[in-house]
Amino acid sequence: MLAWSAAHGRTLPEREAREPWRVLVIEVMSQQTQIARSLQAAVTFCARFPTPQSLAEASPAEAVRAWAGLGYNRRALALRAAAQAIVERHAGRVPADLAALLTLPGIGPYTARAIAARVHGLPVMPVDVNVRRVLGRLLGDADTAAVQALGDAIAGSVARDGPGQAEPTAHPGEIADALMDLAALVCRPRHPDCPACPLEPHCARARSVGQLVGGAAAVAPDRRPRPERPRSTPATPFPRSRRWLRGQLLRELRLAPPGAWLAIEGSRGMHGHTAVREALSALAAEGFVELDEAGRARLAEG
DNA sequence: AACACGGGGTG
DNA sequence: CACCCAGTGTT
Repeated sequence: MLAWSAAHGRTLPEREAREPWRVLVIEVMSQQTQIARSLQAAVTFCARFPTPQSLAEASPAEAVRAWAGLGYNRRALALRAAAQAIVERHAGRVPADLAALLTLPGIGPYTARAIAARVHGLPVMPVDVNVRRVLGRLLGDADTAAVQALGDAIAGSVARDGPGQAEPTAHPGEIADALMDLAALVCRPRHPDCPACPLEPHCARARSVGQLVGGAAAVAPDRRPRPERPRSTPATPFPRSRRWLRGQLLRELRLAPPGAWLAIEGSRGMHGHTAVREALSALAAEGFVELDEAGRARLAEG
């Protein structure tokens, strides 16, 4: 894998980040956003909030404004809460062990391991859908726990012993990057290029397909991703979804001068006055906005 | 296990 | 306009 990675792997700018807080911010952003955009956003965000403490001291409004254009705005609040936890429980420094990382708001199994491996060199594997696909195929049929266990075992093994006899050990982050590159370039969702894969001799899927067609030269594409979508109840058109309404309201509130109360009246898209009030109440309950006695709204300053 | 959560990009 | 993307938290 490492030899393949050296020859065919990608060089992505986000992999050069080493500073723990920056890595954390990039990883949280890239949970939901194309890497090019999240990288650009991380530059702006980290200039505004260069340390956990600086974000911990900021208002929800400031965090949400800095999150503009990224979507999944709850992550801005979670990241702020994580920064506060880092300040309170870890003296303002990103914790170095997996269990501590997993307690942070918005940090789940993937992100905790991404930080632990990339920043601290811990022998764990961040398993996203791409790594999940590679290791899942390798094992044949495996549940999430088995895939995670294999991933962590691989990271541990290579970090401890090196990829082979008399070879230097590798950083766990390199193994993760190598698997992600393999997932993107070779072990693709629909048309995996098994003959080009360094893991092919060990792979359960390649073996079963090879048996099926009688050779490794002809590898059939996966028929997998069933697009099966209920035709009878089509997904709600975007402009009328609740997601859209929430995004629209947050967009308006972000645009208002900081601290100013905004009277939000009338309807938005397909949503009547009542739906708008309900959405504002929900946003208030979740900590995005505050409402005054007159029902006016602003991003939460507290 | 199912659902909610948001943007931008593509065809 | 329909559809795609994909980790975390809640129910």
